Amino acid sequence: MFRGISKISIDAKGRFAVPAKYRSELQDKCANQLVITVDPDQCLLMYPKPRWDEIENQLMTQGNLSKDVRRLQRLIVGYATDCEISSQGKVQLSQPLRDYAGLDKTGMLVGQGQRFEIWDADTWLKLTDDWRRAEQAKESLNESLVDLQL
Amino acid sequence: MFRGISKISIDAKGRFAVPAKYRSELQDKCANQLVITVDPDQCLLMYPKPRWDEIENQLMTQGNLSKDVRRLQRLIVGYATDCEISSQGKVQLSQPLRDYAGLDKTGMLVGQGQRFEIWDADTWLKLTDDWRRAEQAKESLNESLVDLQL
DNA sequence: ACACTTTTTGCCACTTTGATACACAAAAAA
DNA sequence: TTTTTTGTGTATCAAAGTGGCAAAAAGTGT
Repeated sequence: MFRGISKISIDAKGRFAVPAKYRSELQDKCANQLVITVDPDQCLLMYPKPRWDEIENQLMTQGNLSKDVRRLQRLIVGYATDCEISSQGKVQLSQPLRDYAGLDKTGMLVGQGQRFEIWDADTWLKLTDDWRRAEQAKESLNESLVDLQL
Repeated sequence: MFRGISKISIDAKGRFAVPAKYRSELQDKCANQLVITVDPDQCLLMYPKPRWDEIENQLMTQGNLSKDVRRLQRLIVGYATDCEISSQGKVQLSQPLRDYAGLDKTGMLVGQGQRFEIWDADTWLKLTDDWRRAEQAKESLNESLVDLQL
């Protein structure tokens, strides 16, 4: 399970270093084989290859009659790019992926269980600030969450 | 169960010493393995690892179609960082965590049952002062609390 | 009040990690 | 082919994290 947030800096050619603490787990899980794609929320998703295969399978066996499904398939599968963690621990993000997520010099790599999310740093800070405000302002939580005991 | 409040000082590298009185309990509960994450209220939450695992499990099995759920997952799991109490009894707080809670030189470590909260000292003092004022001003408590016998 | 123990804190040196710059290779465009 | 763009590997330097020690402070008991 991946968790935790790290600031990453993206070099002129679009590479970033995978934080050291995740490298051994990634080595084990997928022999450094990743798939990176886009999320409807302006960020990128980074999966270990085996986990991606499950996702892709789920998506492509949905039938494609619904507009929503076709749209998701086009986005998610369309942008999905195979990547490998280099011997120096770096990952290359293609130009289209960087463009989609508005990634420039600095990003945030956010562990989310079975996958990572990659956000532009500014976008992330603005969003989390909004979320925090929203959570604080709320008198009552969404019903599905009221039983949660943090 | 953790209780009590302690002033902690955070060194230049972001470390603080766990107060001695908690060390044996933490040793027993989690072999010094902690997970620290953020709370929507500008503070950090520090869990013994086994307790964290329960929380994470609850959160990540919620499905991620609802915006509220995704938001919480991103915040709570996204910031969650594994930490270990060093042989000298110190804990390292990563830069993103310190940034989120506005932690600088001194903080407050507040026992809250199954977890600790970590506040920036100034923020804490200001907040508790506000709360005190608010409680005093109030004629009656929220209905859900009337049965409580302090 | 004194001596002694425990805890806290600040400091230093060392190691690991990450950023930058540069040279080179491959592929695409001209 | 030549030129340009895009990606890759490597070396060097800076920053961040780690561990350990020791002085200072706080706490304890006599």
